[in-house]
Amino acid sequence: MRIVGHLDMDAFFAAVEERGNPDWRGKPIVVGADPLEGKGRGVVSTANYKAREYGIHSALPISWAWRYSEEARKKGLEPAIFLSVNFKRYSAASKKIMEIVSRYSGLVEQASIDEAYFDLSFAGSYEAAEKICRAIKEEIRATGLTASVGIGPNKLIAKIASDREKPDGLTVVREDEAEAFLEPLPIRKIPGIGPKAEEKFARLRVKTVADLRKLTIADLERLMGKWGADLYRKVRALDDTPLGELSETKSIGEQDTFLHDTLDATTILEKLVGLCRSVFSTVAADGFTSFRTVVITVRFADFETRTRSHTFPEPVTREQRLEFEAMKLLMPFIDGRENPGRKPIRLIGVRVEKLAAPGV
DNA sequence: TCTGGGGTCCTAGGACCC
DNA sequence: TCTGGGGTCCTAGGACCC
Repeated sequence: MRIVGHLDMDAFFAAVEERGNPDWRGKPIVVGADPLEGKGRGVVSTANYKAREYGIHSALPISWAWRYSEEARKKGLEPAIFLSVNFKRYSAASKKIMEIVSRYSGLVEQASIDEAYFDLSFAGSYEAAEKICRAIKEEIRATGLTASVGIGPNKLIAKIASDREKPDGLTVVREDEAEAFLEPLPIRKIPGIGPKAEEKFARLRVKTVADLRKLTIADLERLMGKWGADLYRKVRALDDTPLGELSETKSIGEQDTFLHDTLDATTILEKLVGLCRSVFSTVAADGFTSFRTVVITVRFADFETRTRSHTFPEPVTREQRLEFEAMKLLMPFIDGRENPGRKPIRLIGVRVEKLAAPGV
């Protein structure tokens, strides 16, 4: 019998910060872009549960979060503490969590900085698997953080189950309960169904997993392409995706939003060079020696986003070539050839692909 | 009120080759 | 006048995830 666990840290970035500073205990904490007194341009990365009471949540524009916090303050409530993202700190915390999980299961697949799937088949029963997960949760709690865990017959069910009773939840869904567990859920709960697919299905009056189950494989393939057959199985709680190691890096890139939208060539090219240098050093730091494809991204003030790419016939090993090519690809968006309306630019990005490492 | 930054995967058309 | 079929690579855009 196959049993899979999925662990998902609760409000991870905010929780790590809260743990590190006793003065912040129980206060609303927002990790994300600099709010700049309400003028900041980024979004919220993570809000702790106290901040969520103010309506602040992940992906919310940071300027809105600032406003919500101000409104709360005017009502006599505690204003939110705004913190910038400290990836190193979270990576270190993440590593410790993964070490804990690895002591209980021989097969752990880290799915992101704060999530992991782990095999529990060896436990032999859901009761035994549940005991193991309680022990994992206790050990994590001892580090000052909490996690929510889902247990199911496969990765799909385990993942949806872990989301069920957040925070600090533990949800067990046995194989014979899995279909009934899924049926009432909104289709958006299925990983891979995002806002666009949700809207497309809503137009067909398909809102819940039970609704989705009425569609044939042919329907789903027509609507979703290659992914349709997969989805047909998912809504029936079927998923035989194996647990595995993370796949190797395929691309490395950086992008940055300007404080103010601009068409000033100097400003843009300076930023571009900085991005190229940073990307190039990450390529080396990650153990790659060359790349063949350069992709630049331009986002205009109206949010229209364009990309241009070039693939070299030979591997590129010098930073100068990256800078030169990136400039060549970007120039038409500045000088008007690819931007006839002369729209100001909001963001630029640089990415490299077709990476090669020695011996690969 | 206004939308980050790091990625992966898929699609579709055109070029090119056999 | 009619003009295959399959595979692979490149390019651009888009959906999605955390």
